[in-house]
Amino acid sequence: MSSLCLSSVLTHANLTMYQNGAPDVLPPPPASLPSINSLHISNMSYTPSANAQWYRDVNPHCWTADNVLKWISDNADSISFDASTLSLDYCAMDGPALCQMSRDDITGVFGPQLGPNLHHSLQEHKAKYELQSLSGPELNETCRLLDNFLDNLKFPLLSSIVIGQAEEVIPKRELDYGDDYELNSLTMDTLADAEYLSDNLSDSEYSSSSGSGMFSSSSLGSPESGSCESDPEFPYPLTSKVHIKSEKVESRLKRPRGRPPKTSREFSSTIYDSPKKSKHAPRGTHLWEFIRDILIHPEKNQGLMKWEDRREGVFKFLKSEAVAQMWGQKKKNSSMTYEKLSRAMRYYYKREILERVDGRRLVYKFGKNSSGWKVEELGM
DNA sequence: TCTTTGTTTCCTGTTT
DNA sequence: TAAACAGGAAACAAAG
Repeated sequence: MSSLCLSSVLTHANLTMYQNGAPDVLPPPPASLPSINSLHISNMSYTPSANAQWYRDVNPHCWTADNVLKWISDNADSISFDASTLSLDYCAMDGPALCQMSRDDITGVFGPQLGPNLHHSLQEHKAKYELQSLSGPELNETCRLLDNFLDNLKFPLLSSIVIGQAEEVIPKRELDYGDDYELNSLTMDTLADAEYLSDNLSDSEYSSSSGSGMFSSSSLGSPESGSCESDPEFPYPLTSKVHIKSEKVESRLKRPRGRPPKTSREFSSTIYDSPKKSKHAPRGTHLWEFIRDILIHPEKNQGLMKWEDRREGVFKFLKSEAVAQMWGQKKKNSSMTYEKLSRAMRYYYKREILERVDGRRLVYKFGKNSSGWKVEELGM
């Protein structure tokens, strides 16, 4: 069977699931499973929404063989692994069987290249469901926010973010975010992964990968950059920079100053894309608060930002584009960049929420009209 | 419904 | 030379 056939089978399964709501267990796979030689699936037939990894919404223990197959193919795709070397026999297992396998088992079956990747991914899915069974809706919302953020990045390693793993669920601080984000239970090693990745990707690799979400396995490196300097920021696929760049090349037409008005199409798509958007955004969703909250959870921000002078409120962006992407994710704006974020930051100077720090790149200081970051305030 | 506020987007120019 | 900074201008959307 061709890869297109397998792809269409999976697409059909996706559509069925989305039309009927997401059942915990999908119908059993068709009697004649495709040859694993065709496992290298093209994602071309998926629309972005249909391409969503729906098995993420199902506990791995409940995965069917079909689910497992799709999961394997997605992971293989994500690292450009040639699945033709695999035997279908190994992929015809269901979730419970898969969950029984150790890391060594998986590596033994799927090889040193794909195996660890699969094991890592499986652990995430398992952890996610274990976590969800232990925590309340707030954390689930955080999981979704981060999941969405990472999904949108389309970096394979980013999907390995570990939420709440090995972390106690810290009681909410006195800070009243009234919001849908909370950094308490997040670890972000993977953001560092992405940064590391970007350092190893040329522009062409980047642009080609942004479409398919594929990377050569050689690009997957250790996240231990160790560097605390921000330096080469990684270009996120969804960031509009690439688009802007090509636009500049294509046409040198001068645009009018200011923000372009939304077209009717943009307007309607905004409405339909975010049906849950509440009319009244909760308080505590300001950019400076978002930044502050990253900073006051140093054990969680994993190198996104750091304090330069904790007492004085001086801080530095280490992974500026990553922070901007997180901010964009929070505001449901996939085209957020550090450039835009920093413009908003500069508006805080006038209001004395931030103070200028001259001569130092990516360094800002909280001003007298900011709050909630001081050691005394936090009772540290 | 109007106004205000807090961004967001895009731009040009400057500094590092 | 590129990245970051600075700030004007205009648009947008939530909140009051």
